[in-house]
Amino acid sequence: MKEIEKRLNDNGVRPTAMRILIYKYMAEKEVAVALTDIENAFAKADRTTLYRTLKTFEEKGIVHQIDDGTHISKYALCEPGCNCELEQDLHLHFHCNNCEETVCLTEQKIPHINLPDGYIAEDANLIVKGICEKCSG
Amino acid sequence: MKEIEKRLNDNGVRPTAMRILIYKYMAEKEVAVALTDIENAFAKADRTTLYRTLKTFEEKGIVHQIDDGTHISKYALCEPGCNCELEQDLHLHFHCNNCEETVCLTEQKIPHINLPDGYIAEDANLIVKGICEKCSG
DNA sequence: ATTTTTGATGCAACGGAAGTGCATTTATTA
DNA sequence: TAATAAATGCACTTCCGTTGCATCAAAAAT
Repeated sequence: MKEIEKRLNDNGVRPTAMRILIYKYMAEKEVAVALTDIENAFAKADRTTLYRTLKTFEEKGIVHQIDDGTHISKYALCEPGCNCELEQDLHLHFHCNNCEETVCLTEQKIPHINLPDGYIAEDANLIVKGICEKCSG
Repeated sequence: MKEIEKRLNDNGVRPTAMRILIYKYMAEKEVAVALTDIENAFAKADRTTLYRTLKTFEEKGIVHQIDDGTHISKYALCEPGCNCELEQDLHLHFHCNNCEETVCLTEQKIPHINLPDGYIAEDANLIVKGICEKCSG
């Protein structure tokens, strides 16, 4: 509990009750979550608050946004020391076509790609779709 | 003109006037287009028709859908002989952070990725963001 | 300790994009 | 030409993301 408060403080985010709850929720889920998921989990809270919490977390490097091809933004906690902006830190995301869940595969980095002349890469996003470990087993 | 009709026929799509126009439009654009783009280009036509045309084209393998991280579906014509479903045919897409345009880099294939045990890949989507050839030159 | 200021939360509403049901028109083929 | 199937158009719905403004709680300054 205190670690969460510390993590938020360290990243310049005031550790309010709601924020701690959301952080905790995401830490327990282990899969990327959409705003809707959080909404369902905290039905009493206002959508805007949850929305802005995610945005704040994202800005402050606590979570990173994931675009898994569903056209719904997902978010996952950054690993300690994760620098989502840096190219060498870009890991891939896996979206299960069966359970529809998306996970970070933090060990699998996006390989370097040679682009044609004139193209300058700043960011990359690789999402692999298929059957996840839980569903294939 | 006749080639377009043939292409549509070969893929089991009746070559109506509207469909030929849309195909032509996409062929000329050279960048991936959103439904909105087509809407603006053919203001007289109904959105639903355009929407369903894209869906039909996609089903019949005439275009492939691209998810460039903007949360807006883009579409691009398949190269002749493109098999979007097949893993070895997956090329990457480049999204320019400056002009906001998305292009197919059909020569750059998505490299094979080793996934952790239990994960089965069926599809992949790599989108690289940065500055495109036109904007960097 | 009280005021001032800043930041967090809640409410209401908007906008864009995707999608659907049904009626109507156009094209195919019987 | 009549019957059938496919394409188009209209109206509407839903879902998600987003913003403006009021209110409430917390931190800083006096």
